[in-house]
Amino acid sequence: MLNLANSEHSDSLAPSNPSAAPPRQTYGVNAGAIKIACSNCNLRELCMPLGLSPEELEQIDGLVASRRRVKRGAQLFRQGDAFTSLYAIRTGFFKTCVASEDGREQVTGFQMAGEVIGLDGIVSDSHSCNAIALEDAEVCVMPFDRIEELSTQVHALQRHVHKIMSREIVRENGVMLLLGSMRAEERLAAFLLNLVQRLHARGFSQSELVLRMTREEIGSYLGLKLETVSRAFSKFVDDGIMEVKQRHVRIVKPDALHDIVNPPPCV
Amino acid sequence: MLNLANSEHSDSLAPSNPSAAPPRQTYGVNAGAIKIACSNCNLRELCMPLGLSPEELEQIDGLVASRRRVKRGAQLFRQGDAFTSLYAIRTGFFKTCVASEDGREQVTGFQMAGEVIGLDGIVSDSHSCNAIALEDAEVCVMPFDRIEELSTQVHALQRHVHKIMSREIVRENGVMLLLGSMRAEERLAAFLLNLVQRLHARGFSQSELVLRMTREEIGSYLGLKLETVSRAFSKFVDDGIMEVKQRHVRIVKPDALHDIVNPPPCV
DNA sequence: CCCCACAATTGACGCACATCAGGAGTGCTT
DNA sequence: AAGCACTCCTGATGTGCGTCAATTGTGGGG
Repeated sequence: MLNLANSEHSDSLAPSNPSAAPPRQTYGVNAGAIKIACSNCNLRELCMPLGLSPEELEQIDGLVASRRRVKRGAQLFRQGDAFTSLYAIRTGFFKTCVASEDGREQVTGFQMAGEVIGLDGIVSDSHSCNAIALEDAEVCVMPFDRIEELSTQVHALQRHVHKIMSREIVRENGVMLLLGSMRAEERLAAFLLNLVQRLHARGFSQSELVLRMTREEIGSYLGLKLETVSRAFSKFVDDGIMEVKQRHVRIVKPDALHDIVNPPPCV
Repeated sequence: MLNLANSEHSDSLAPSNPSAAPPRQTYGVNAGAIKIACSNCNLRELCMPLGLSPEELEQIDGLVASRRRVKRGAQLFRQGDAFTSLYAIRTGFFKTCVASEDGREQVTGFQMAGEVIGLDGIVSDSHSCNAIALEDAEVCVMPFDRIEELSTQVHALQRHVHKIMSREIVRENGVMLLLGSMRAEERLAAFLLNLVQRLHARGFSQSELVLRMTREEIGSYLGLKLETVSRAFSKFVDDGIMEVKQRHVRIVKPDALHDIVNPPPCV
């Protein structure tokens, strides 16, 4: 299986446990008033290591310095910004993208609740990509020097940071395979399967999803033009593989979708 | 500047210091007889953190459990192998590649002396890609549990591991930009510039290089077919940008090559 | 030294996707 | 409710690169 996921092969991933499902949209709740503590966060199993002792859990609670709200369309950080923290997504949906000097842009990933962004900034102490909220979002700000300090004491945290970074490397390897060798419909199929898989791990449906990004952003991620993405969607609908109404997608034949990504051995 | 390098923006990179240049080819030397110690390795500045105290240096020396020779064409590790160690390349040249179930292959990177490979294995305790030597090579085997243990004591090492992983993430972002939005000649130009830059950081020429990989492998990395790579080379030769004789490349107009990657603003 | 497998080049042709263009649907604003 | 900006869809046309094929160049082994 092509690995595009942030969440695949991860031992820290909650096994589609309903209790791990995040609140879908709790904008009404005044999060500022709630105690900032990973120990009673229902996303903990996604973004933090498992199996911590009570005292370790207490230490981990000190990681999140603050929370930050990011409005739809706003940037969490941008290329060139000083790197200080990693961000764990509590609610909302992000895209990360890089731009070349002559203005070309490439979406490098889409991130959802429980995933960590900002890893690109570590190497040069400044971010090399932009992170933009695709819907109103809230993130946990985790200063990186705190992470490094605590890592020396809590072995599971050190492990976890390494795994998160390795997972991102493996994910990008998968995207390279996709961009380098797949055709348009294969790319879109792989993309959609990856999305539902990650959403399913968060307690959402295996067959239905709402895209948070435009056709153009999907195209940028997949190395295609928006028209090509649109046509591929139409093709899938014609073939009865899925129903599409704007950004609402309902996968009718998941097997067919799998077969498109990995063609069965010539039958 | 497009970032394809493992070595860019790295504070651990020796600034084209002649003393940092590795021995070009020392196959005659019996490396087994030489004491395995980073402290007197001339590649240390590339693959290990700088500014260590004498006692820290001594600790670091314990990282390399052994050395391993890998013949041209042989695999250092393969997809599915249990992950135990990271490998620092002492001599030689590697490619890493992933394969999908239906046999499609994608080269995900080329690695040279002083670079570290194996990071893909951390997340799932097994490797997700193959590492193949493109010429006879020797690597330092660094068991990952030792790295993690020592990281808790030597802060600079922890930092360094994080930076190496972040650097790989940023590099892959650059490759995604390349694969997603550049045309054939732009891709090849970016690739060649990246190669000479990394070689130059190791004391080699800025304008001349010997490719260690085939046109097909370059094509796989760049998302192109070998014929397209060949044609792009021919075009560069016709335009007087470089001289090419098989795998020997001599860049005559580096500026022209830069302009191909980042077209000057429409003149 | 010749032979053979492999790597690289070059040309002809075809296709998948980009580009260009028109129009319809959707949601936010006033 | 009307207007507008934005997103999305779909057709026509163009083109960059893939595919197929033939040839030459190169290096290792007997």
